[in-house]
Amino acid sequence: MDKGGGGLSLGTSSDSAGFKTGGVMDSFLGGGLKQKNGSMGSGHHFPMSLGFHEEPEGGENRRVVGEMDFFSDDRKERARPDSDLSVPKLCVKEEDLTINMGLHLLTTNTRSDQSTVDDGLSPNEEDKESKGELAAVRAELGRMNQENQRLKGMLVHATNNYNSLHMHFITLMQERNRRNGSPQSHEVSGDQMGDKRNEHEDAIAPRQFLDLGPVLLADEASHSTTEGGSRDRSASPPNNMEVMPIDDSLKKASNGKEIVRIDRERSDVRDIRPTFREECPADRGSEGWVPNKAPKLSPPKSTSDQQAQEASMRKARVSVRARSEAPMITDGCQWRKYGQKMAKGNPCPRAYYRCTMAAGCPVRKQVQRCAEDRSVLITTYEGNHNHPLPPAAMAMASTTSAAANMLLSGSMSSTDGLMNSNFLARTMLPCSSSMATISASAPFPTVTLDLTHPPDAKFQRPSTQFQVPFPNGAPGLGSTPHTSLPQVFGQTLFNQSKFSGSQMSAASDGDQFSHPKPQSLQPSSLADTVSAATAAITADPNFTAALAAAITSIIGGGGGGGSGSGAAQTSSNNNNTSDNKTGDK
DNA sequence: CGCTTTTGACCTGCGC
DNA sequence: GCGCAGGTCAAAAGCG
Repeated sequence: MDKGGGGLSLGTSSDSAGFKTGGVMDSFLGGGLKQKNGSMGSGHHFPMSLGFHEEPEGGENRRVVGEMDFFSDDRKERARPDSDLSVPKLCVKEEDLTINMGLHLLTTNTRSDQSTVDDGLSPNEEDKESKGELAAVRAELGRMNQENQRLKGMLVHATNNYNSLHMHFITLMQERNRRNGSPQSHEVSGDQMGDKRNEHEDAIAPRQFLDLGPVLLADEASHSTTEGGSRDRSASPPNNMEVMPIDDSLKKASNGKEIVRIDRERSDVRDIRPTFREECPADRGSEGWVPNKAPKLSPPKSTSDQQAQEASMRKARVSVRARSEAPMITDGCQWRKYGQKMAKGNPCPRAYYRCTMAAGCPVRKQVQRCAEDRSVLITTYEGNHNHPLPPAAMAMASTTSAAANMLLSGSMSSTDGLMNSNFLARTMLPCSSSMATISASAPFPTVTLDLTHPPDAKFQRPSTQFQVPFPNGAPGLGSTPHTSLPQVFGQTLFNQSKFSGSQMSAASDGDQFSHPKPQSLQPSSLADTVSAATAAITADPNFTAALAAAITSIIGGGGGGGSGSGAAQTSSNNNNTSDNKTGDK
């Protein structure tokens, strides 16, 4: 297995790891992630995401077949008992979809490396067959390389769009501050601007992403390494980290808050999010999870502004509504239940979970079924992870962090916050204005992603500039004209649920997808997606993480991108758990 | 035995 | 101040 990111293994005899290539969506949010302990999430595995799986060492199955597995499937878990989170693999199950895309050629490629095969063929026939297969594999490789280049180009394009928008936003903010004469709002000093420009310049590089995944504080990073817990590629040595001012209007920088940038030469990952330093004392790793109560968290010397910001950071939430019969959606993280309560107005109990992937991780989530529709699972995330995340968990964490950051920036400047929130809502899920809402009336600023509705028809022809235009007729991409990133993400979330098959159909603009049917898979759409996955994996085994980072860099790093129209989707009835008040047990 | 879940009690914020 | 509701704690129970 090529852990170092060497790309798609074509199954040479020396590579016995069984590198599978498959659905691009498979594992974005937990695909292949085996719950190590406890029952939280185990048994309900919805591998519809962009992460990577690892094939057990010495796996025999070298098939490279398209598979989009939208539903809980314990068989896959059992088949990969040793799944690790750090090694890329996209699983594609043949029997479900019978999507081939020509990649079957790769499934038997080991033959060409075997000197003797007891298949009843004569040596000459065998040789001819092997040569033919080898040629086919080479041709396929060439095509994949082309696709790789094309994807890179698209990524550059998306990044450039983001950069230009971000710069425009900063310029507008500076201009506005100059007019208002506000000394403290979003004022960017020259040095800071220089840093930001460098950031932008760096981000133009094809593989540069503003990763909104796990937060890595400098001291925490050192802890993670000294504790021998280098769980992930993100846990780079401290000397590869660079403390720099935070992006969020750089206000926090003046307050001593810092972020960590991970040297891209090492990990291609950078984090520009605000941290939860106040929430996570330096020594929390030794004492486990630290209660997230405001009174206990108030730093003695912080200013009132800081406290307000920190409170906002704690309270910012992202609520995801998705149809699922499972008790909890699998998002790639490990959770531990610490409470359950009956909420007012909802006969279904609300469960409280906290992240257990690292000691002291402040992230929590609430899971509750919708009172109106029991099939809708409402998952509310709060906080940022302070530890490396597996690629499978990166997407959700990134998105929630990005959304939270939007809200945080909104809490600092109400007008900007509204702009950012609107931007977020429309950027993340432009397919439907009703799918992402910002709750202004809730006790906590909350973004609600409603993934229970089919996308609007207009989204079949997306027009926002934040969509990555997968080219028509691209090799391996079939005819997928526009698999936008926000759409991908929305579907990713949605397809974690058992009823998610319908949503997937929106990836294609075919008329047959106008009326999605639950649990019905559309071959062409899936083929497109799988093809995209194939191309992606060919380009870079870290494609998943990179793509997730790119999405979130667009969403969160943009910081509201100048699209502050008044089309706010504020909602006081977003089914947010914080809206409900009910009797105790 | 260690870990997780369950569940009653407790704490906090908010409205009246 | 009181009651209500949300959120969390922590002991007990369950499980492998």
